[in-house]
Amino acid sequence: MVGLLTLNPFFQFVHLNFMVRARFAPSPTGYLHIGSARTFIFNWLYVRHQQGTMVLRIDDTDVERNTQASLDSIMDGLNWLGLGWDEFYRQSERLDLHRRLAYRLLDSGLAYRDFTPAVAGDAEERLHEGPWLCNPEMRALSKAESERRADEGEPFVVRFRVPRENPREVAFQDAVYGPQSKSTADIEDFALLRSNGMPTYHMASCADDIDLQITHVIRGQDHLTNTFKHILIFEGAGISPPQFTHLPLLIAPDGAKLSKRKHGPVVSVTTYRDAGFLPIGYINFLCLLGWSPKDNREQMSLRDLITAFSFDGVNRSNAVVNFSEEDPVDPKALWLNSQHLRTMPVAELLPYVKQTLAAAGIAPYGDEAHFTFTVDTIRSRFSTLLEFSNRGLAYFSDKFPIDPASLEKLNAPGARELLRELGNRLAANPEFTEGSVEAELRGLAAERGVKAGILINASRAALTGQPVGPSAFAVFLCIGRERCIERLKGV
RNA sequence: GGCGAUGUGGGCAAGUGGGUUAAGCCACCGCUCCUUCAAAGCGGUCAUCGCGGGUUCGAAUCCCGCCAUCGCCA
Repeated sequence: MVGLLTLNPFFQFVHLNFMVRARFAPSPTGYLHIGSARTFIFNWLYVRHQQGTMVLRIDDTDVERNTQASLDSIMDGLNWLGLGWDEFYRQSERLDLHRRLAYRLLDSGLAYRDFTPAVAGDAEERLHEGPWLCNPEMRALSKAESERRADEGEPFVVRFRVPRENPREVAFQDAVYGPQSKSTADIEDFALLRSNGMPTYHMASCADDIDLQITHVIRGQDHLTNTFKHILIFEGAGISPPQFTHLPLLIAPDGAKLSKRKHGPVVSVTTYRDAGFLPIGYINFLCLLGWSPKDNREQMSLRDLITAFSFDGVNRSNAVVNFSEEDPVDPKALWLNSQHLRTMPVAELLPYVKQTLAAAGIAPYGDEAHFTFTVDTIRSRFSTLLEFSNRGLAYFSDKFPIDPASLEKLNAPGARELLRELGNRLAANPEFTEGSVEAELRGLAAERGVKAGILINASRAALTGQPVGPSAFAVFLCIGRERCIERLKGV
């Protein structure tokens, strides 16, 4: 039966033969950057889609710039996203591995020692004169001479010997950007080992990718041109390179690359977390920056994303993250978050709300069922978690502020007296349902010849301190009988 | 400077082996509903598809040139 071929188990079998191993490799030099978060998410989505293995590798070989605080912050951000990973490594614990490969390349003649002393500002000047490719003198050093000077303790950098006499094209097929190629004549003899013996980014990254048997390298487009060098290393090591996929960059409204220095904390995932975002809201938003399911879907669950994700849907142009001085949050991100907040299974939302309330020092009253009912009722007009502890305060606590705009409703002629009377009547009626409350309220309004709306809106104001909110009768139930009576009588 | 890439409304983004009124979402405006505010539904504003040529009956899609922007040169 042909139909069998479309059954999932068949594909699972196929995938076992091409076990995907992808890695996310942040450097701990700051907090988790929004672009890094997206790169991680795309890696993760691809891996989960292919039922492969997600490797988290901390690229911490740059001891000068790495800090523990930064690592903590990155792990914090990653943990908040809640996606997880399968394997964990730290490059700083694998330096021998990197050096071993560098020396193997040196021994085989694919790399050489460069004893040229580093001069500050040299590189800057070079750029104006054209590309620096190599120092022919150092390239030509005999093996014996090179060994001798090294033995004498003269500092050196190990450089890759890029084919120069007979240039050739280095080519690869990028899953997003298509066929890429570059002549070795345009690639400089890049460093593998610094003069202090530390591996460079290129060396450490490739050595680890080889050792960890990474099959897919998915990273920002800012690494696209580095890839040619990496392929040279892979080839030099006798390993066939992984599949490379580059992602368009996230940029600021001014068109510049999002940078911590220039754009401040908006580039940190903690900005969204602290703004009351749900991880899925943020993830969903990030996915739609540079990727599209092509079928008009916007709000998607994690499962939807895993199923739909593919590199075919990734576009090639950089995407602007829309933010301003006044508002660090992209409006579409806010909308997406509100969609998730309002439609996800309420049981999944509860832990987030509890955490938000706890962080604000609020211990909600009532039992679990009541709490669930309240959250479910008020979330329909909230966009972020933060709103549960500010606009929604009166639903969980007896201490809440009175919004000036709600005063207007309370100050309607005769409103306060009516509210107190309503309180009396609720106290006299043991029944407390939406129906009974509505009957009492409308009955009172009719009796006094006032429009029910006056009393309805004033009630909401008295009960919640807010001029706006859910249907007033639902509000009564959220607040609870005793508290309603108390608050109405206290106006 | 060299090399690598990108350019569809304010933002995201479909559509690129030619033919559509150039989707959809966010934002913005209006209407409906109504118990306030949302939501939802409906409608609207916003695009000579970076610019200029060319091929063609016909180009966002193909060709050439230019411009702009971004990235890398550990």
